[in-house]
Amino acid sequence: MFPHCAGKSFRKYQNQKKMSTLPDKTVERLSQYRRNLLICDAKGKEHIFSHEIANIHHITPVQVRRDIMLIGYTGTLRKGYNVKELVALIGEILDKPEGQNVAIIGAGNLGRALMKYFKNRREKLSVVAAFDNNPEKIGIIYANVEVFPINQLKQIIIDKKISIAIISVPVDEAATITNALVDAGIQGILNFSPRPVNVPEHIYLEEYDMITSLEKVAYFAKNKN
Amino acid sequence: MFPHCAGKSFRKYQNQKKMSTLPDKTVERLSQYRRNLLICDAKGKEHIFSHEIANIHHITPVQVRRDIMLIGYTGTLRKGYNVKELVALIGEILDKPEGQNVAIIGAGNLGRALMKYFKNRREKLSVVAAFDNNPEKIGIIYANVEVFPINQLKQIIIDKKISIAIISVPVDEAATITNALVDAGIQGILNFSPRPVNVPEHIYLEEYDMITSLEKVAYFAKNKN
DNA sequence: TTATCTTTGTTTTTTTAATAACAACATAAA
DNA sequence: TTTATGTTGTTATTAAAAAAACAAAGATAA
Repeated sequence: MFPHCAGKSFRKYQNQKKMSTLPDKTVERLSQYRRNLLICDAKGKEHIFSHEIANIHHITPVQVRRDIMLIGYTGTLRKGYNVKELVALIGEILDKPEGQNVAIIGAGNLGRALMKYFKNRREKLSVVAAFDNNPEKIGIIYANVEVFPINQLKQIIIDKKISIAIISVPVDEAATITNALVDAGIQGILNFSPRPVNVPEHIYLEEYDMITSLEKVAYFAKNKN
Repeated sequence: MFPHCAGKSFRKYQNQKKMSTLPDKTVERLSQYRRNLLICDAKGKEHIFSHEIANIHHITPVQVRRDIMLIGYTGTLRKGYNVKELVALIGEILDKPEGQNVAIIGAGNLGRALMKYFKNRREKLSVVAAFDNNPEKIGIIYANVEVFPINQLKQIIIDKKISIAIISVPVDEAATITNALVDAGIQGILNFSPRPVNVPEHIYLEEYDMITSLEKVAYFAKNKN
């Protein structure tokens, strides 16, 4: 085509591999790399070495280079990686071009913390609704997010094209809420309630249990030295 | 020059060597088993099979049996595991006999959610103080936990024999707080702020980043087929 | 020029975690 | 009694993740 123009950026995309095979842990790290790369970028840093990224995240430079290799990006010898380019490529991998909408179920302390947390965080990932069964909370707007009653769950999920839900309800309600979310056609669930929930095979489920994390810290802290 | 970004020099990569023979993931699962075993016990169930535990946690019975083997417990053929005995043994493994005290740093929405979450949850793991730098919050008691000013951090950690801290402060304060915690002689830290913090080798650090979890769900939800 | 140093990109090896396989054995049924 | 069934405990195998090893190449200095 334009062989004389086929420089580095051309090669970059030749190396690109199928992204559907990206390992779990690599996806997690890419998300974290991006967040800190954006801070570096905001401070005017143009290039970054693998060992700098590694230091921020307490991992080895090899791990960083391997992750970056997996998404097919190529840095410059002696200069490292171009921060803006790397951020853009991670975005191509992680984000859906048309964006994804998120609902938070349960507007208690955890739910409100999540709303504040995610406010304006990602352009392609927006919290567009919250749900609660406490009548006093209905209609209130936290961090730009309106709280709706749970009986409108399905309708609003469909209307607002919500594909991802975060469960932050008391543990006894988690199972019922999950069924409602499945029924409403949700595609991914992040469950913060401490009891595991059941979803059909086609829905992606991620569970995180704070109590377990604390007990794990307690165990390893007591067994150190 | 770029104070946030990592320096150029290589630093020693801390090789988190485990002092215990129990695998990381097994510790996590034991914590979860116990929680659900306690519910079973409360319902009067005396024995439980590995496949029942497995169903609750969406894992295989083999995994359950293997974990239980690792802590040296033995069930009964045809009857399964004695619930009370298993709970007691997991307690011996995970808990410190004299108990461990916990502080929550940051009494915002997340901090308050954590206080409610952990209230009366474990006999051997008690949240005994919270800290915040907002004068209006000082002295307030959430979920039985008093909020102290951050400048009393070290004194109260020592006085109340606190060995574990949960960081739930805004991201920019996390590094300072971490240094204060290290200085106060903390043994384990659970960091919920989205930026990794640095601690010396002898302190156990666990980090959890909600934004990463959400982006991971978004990635795998969009790539599911 | 040549040698040296630094950093990337990729392959190989090691470690950790999960799954599969199966012997042993208690109980129930034939 | 003998056979079938279901469950545990353990070993063997596979898969996933991390770390190590090292070639290649650009920059710098002698």
